[in-house]
Amino acid sequence: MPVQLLTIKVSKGLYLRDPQESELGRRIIGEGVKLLDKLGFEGFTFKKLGTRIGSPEASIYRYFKNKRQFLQYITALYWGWIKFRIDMILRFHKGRKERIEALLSVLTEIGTDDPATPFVDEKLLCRVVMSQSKKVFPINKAEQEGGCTKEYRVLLRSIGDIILSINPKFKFPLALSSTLLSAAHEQIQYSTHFTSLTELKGRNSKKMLREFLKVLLAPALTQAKCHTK
Amino acid sequence: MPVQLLTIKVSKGLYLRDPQESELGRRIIGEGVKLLDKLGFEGFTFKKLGTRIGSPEASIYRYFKNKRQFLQYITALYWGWIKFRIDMILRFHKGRKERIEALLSVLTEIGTDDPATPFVDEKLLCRVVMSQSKKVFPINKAEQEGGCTKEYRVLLRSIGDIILSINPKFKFPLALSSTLLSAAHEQIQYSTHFTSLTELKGRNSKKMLREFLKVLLAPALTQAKCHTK
DNA sequence: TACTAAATAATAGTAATACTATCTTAAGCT
DNA sequence: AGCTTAAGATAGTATTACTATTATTTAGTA
Repeated sequence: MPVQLLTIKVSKGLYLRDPQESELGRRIIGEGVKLLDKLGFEGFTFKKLGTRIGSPEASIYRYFKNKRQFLQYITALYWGWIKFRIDMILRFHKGRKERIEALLSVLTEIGTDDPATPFVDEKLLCRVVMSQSKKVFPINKAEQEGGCTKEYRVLLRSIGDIILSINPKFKFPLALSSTLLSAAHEQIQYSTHFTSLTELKGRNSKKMLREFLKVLLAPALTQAKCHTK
Repeated sequence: MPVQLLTIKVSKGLYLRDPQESELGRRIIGEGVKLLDKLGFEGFTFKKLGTRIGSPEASIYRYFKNKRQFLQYITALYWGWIKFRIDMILRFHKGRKERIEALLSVLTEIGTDDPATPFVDEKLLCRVVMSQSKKVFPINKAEQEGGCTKEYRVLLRSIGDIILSINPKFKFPLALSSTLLSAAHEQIQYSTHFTSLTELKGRNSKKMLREFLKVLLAPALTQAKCHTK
């Protein structure tokens, strides 16, 4: 029996053959992410990826029906990965304040590579998802419930539950979760590539991001003790 | 002299010939937005657009060098359009509280068509930008400063200035502006297409969105009088 | 050892895409 | 009438996004 690698479960509709189960599949993911990061979704082709990994494009088509599905897959993988990190960290942080700090840590540390998943570079994966993931949100209704929203929804619920565990009366846990998540990704992207779009840049950018996210979280945590008026 | 239509200025690098200056150009924008909404960026081609407006694709290539640039153009147009609305409404609202309410109104009403711009349907435009705009954020450094970030940056500054006019000590006006803007778009999209991802849905979704955005804004406005601890 | 099944490699082929080029016609101005 | 510019008409090309077929390798098993 071979060493069991850490795998992240992804909905069945997002692949034809599970790429995490074979060497070729893992190479497709690993190198595919690199190539997507380099070329962007438009420039990326299975042909180029095939050349890169020394396999014909037809082999890749056996794993994913097209490159759209491929991007959906790695996006789902990414959300699953973040949820995994949140679940892990929550296992060791039971106190209310502790949980908030832990959540903030995960959010500020997205986009840092983790050696636990050897076949994919999370830093690149995060970059790709940040810049490309919107391309993947289903357009037509057929794709809508079937596809890649599932792992995103599950992630939002995890974060929402943390928020509720601090303040059970807060009315918008899901909305706040997606806002936090988007804001974290957006600000990280801006801080590295579009510095004129944010104050969170330079040496202290991570610290400031954490502070900023805490500000966003604040009203949800203060149990309506504090009013603007 | 013909009637002057309302036009929104867009950076020169985002087109070859200014499409707002000719009938054909305006048709390209108007119908192009409809087609993009219908087909998504991948399915959209100048050929199909040409067929739709009864012109050869070569004519469209005289306005935009490729469809990527076209999407950049309409995204910039959209940001410019929102900034215009914000500037308009601020002209008539000078008080601090009033300004906040006005800003919230604009943010909750994005995605509503405005008859002031006859050649483009803002509702569709908003939808297209929501779902496609990330495809357009420049990947390489060459595009970065030249392109479509400009109108976005200008918009962020406008919103940031409002925030600062309420609370000059707030440290992250730009970051909060982009977060508000993204959150508004994201939640509107979820409330119509992915209702399992948000609480802001159903009959009262606009009202709730406004409330939610106000919650996000709150800490910025309370002049640090109110602490979590 | 041979037999079978599955995954992959190797190769070919096709309709559509994303352009570029050129040439003609029409519209507007002086 | 002559000039300029925008637009129409048409053609062509390399690449893309696939599909199909056949051959080869690999692994399990009778």
